[in-house]
Amino acid sequence: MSMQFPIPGLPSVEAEEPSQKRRRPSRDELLAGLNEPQRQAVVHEGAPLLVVAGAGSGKTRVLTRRIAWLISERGAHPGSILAITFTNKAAAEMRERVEELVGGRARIMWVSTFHSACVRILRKESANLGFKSNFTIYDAADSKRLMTLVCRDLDLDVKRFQPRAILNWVSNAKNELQDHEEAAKDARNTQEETYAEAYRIYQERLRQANALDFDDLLMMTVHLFRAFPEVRENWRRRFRHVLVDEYQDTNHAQYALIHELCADSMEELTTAESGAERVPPAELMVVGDADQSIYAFRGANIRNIMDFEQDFPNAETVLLEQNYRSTQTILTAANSVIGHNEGRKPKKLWSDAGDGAKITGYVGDDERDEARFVAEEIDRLSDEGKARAKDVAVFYRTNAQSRVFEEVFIRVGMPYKVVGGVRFYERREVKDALAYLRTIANPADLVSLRRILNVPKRGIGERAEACIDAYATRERITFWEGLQQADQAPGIATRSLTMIRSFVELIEQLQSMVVAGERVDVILEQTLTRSGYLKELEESDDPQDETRVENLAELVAVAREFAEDPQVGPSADPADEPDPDAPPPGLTDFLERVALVADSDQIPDVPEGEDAPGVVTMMTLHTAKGLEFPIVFLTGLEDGVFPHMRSLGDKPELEEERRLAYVGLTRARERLYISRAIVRSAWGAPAHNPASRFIDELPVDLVDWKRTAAEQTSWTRQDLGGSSYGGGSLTGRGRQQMASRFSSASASADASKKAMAGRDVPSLDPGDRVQHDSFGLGTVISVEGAAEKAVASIDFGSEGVKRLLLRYAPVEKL
DNA sequence: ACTGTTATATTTTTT
DNA sequence: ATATAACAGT
Repeated sequence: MSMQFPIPGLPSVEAEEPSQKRRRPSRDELLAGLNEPQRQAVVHEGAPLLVVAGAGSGKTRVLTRRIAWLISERGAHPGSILAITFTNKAAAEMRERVEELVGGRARIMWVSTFHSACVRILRKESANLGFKSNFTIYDAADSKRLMTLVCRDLDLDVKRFQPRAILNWVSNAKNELQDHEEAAKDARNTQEETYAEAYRIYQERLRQANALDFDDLLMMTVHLFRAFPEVRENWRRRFRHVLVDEYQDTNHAQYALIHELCADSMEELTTAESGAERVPPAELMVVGDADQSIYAFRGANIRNIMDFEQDFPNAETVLLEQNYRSTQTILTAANSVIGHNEGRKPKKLWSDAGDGAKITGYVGDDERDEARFVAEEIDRLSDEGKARAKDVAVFYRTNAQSRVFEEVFIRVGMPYKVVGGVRFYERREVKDALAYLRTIANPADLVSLRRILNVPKRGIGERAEACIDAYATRERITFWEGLQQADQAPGIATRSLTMIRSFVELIEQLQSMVVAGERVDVILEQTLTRSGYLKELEESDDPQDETRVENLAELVAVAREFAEDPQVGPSADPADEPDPDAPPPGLTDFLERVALVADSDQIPDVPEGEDAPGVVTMMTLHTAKGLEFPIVFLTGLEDGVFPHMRSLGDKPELEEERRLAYVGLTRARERLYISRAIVRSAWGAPAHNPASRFIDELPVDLVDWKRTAAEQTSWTRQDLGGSSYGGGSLTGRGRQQMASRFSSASASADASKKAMAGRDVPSLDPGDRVQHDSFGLGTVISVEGAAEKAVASIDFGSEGVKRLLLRYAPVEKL
């Protein structure tokens, strides 16, 4: 089959890869080992296709084979393929697998996350939108910092207007593709009007900084396509085949993007006058599983997958129900849990792998005991030759839960690796270093510039900063330009001026290295040395700073790797023809790469077939999506932990938690463990948690309980001596915790409040009138939970109904 | 301008 | 319990 349209701007495949073999796999090879629905999905032509892919049903295989099929059998140009994955790692893997099938020409496909794809498009089209192509990408922390500045500008009461909350609101608006004006129109009360105003200023500041936040990447791209039909037509002409993985986790902006590229919309009929030839829609295939939608909290809309057939008329659906991953026992358990969600399309995952082992359950005294059980069990499995450390994953609901496991694993010498959590790129020293690089690449980037202005301390204090700020605002120039002309600014001390001059000179020198085409790693090293940043850390006697130096060395290593081979790695784009305006694969590309890494991108590749036992992998359930392990420990199965407390009162949220449980359960191939703790300390205070409702949703006969609640230590006074507590080697801290646990578990609610929280948690009943520091007068509607976990729904009249955690909320009973 | 103290929020989940 | 922010003191 030949291409219907010429594709402008695509490099010639042959010219690009003279040395690469142009592999041409046989049809049989491409279809080998596929079941019937899988085969259908691979060879499908024409209408939009939805592949409903249950957990472990081989969807990655379908995606890669289909891409190979498109190239090899249907003559599609690799450059005309756009495949969207959820993480960069998944993208790299997919590219690699397709390459194995059809050879190096596959490298010029676009396989990336939504965000990376948008960045690439925006870098090319930035002129249309009025910013420079070297724009900086702000992560959550940067955005928060900027929003904090905005709040200060607006003189907002930070108690009532928390930057986080505003940012959430703005993020939602952006996901719905609303700019600040539309968002302002939709504002329903004065608070939201203020939010919209903050949105306006925030956006203005972003523009001044030549920066975009995560949500902008998506929204701007859609706006670009809508505002410039001819630009959109160009991209439509380029991408003839679009494939989207994890479609159930797309938000409205992502949906709209796909729609712009792939839908044969009515609007299109009327754009004929633009002169552009109408481009027929690209062939679209989306893959997903509504039961694995777990990102509603960041705007994902499960409706996108449920309504696919309505959104894309003529769409066809293929169901993949055979599971190739897990034992039937595991699947039955997962099916049983997810079956408790309402309004889902029934799906019956099955496996012919046999029943396998029963699920093992364990109820620990506390989270430490639970962790000890996990460690011992892994030890036992490896002694018996049933598994190695690298076959095992430990999942939990929140990052904070990793701590106990780390402590226990360190003590018993179990090697492990935590994925996510305090991410490498979020560590202070790494962020500082990156802020330097970002300032060098884009000195308009205010957040980065201010971050490093006086780090390390160089005598440019608050006062000097304020003077420059005032001067820059007055002269309508950027803060950086203000620094460059510091001698013009009134009110600056001579001493500060000298310091500013040398800072400006430092940055300018480093910039000249970029212009000279110096390598990223060299620039980074020079930055750290010349700024004195490294020296300060090395001379410090804080033991933490030693690790910081190591982390920076690690960052330099990452940069070196990138400089030597920018092709490998998530956001490399070999399809891009060299752009004469932009510096060679350099600073901007490097910064983009590190800005868009996902947690799961950090998972180390396990060399297959190696004898080494490797390490146990620990991560949150969210990070676990898309992965699989022979042995899985699903921990912290307690109401309030998992399902998370904040979801308990809300059905849709609870159903999302249940989907999360489904995701967790279906990661296991052979053996599944579930565990919980009777008592768990959070926020320094112990809490007595009931079993997770998800445990009750498992078929009883599938779980073999190694230890149950009935076998727990009974909490009587003499037990506090510690004799029942394992080795009896309690630390002073442990003793204290036990003492307070006692009071939490058996003392009256009133006494326990005072004893552990040291703060009055008002005991409220429905109907009570209360006073809140910022919401004013309210009436209690309902109260859930007790003591320090009590959550009350309170009607504040014009302020709306709020759900407040009484332990923190500044409410007073009247 | 810097340092050390104390008060306060922080914990869902993430591109 | 820990991390950051605000504050006061040198």
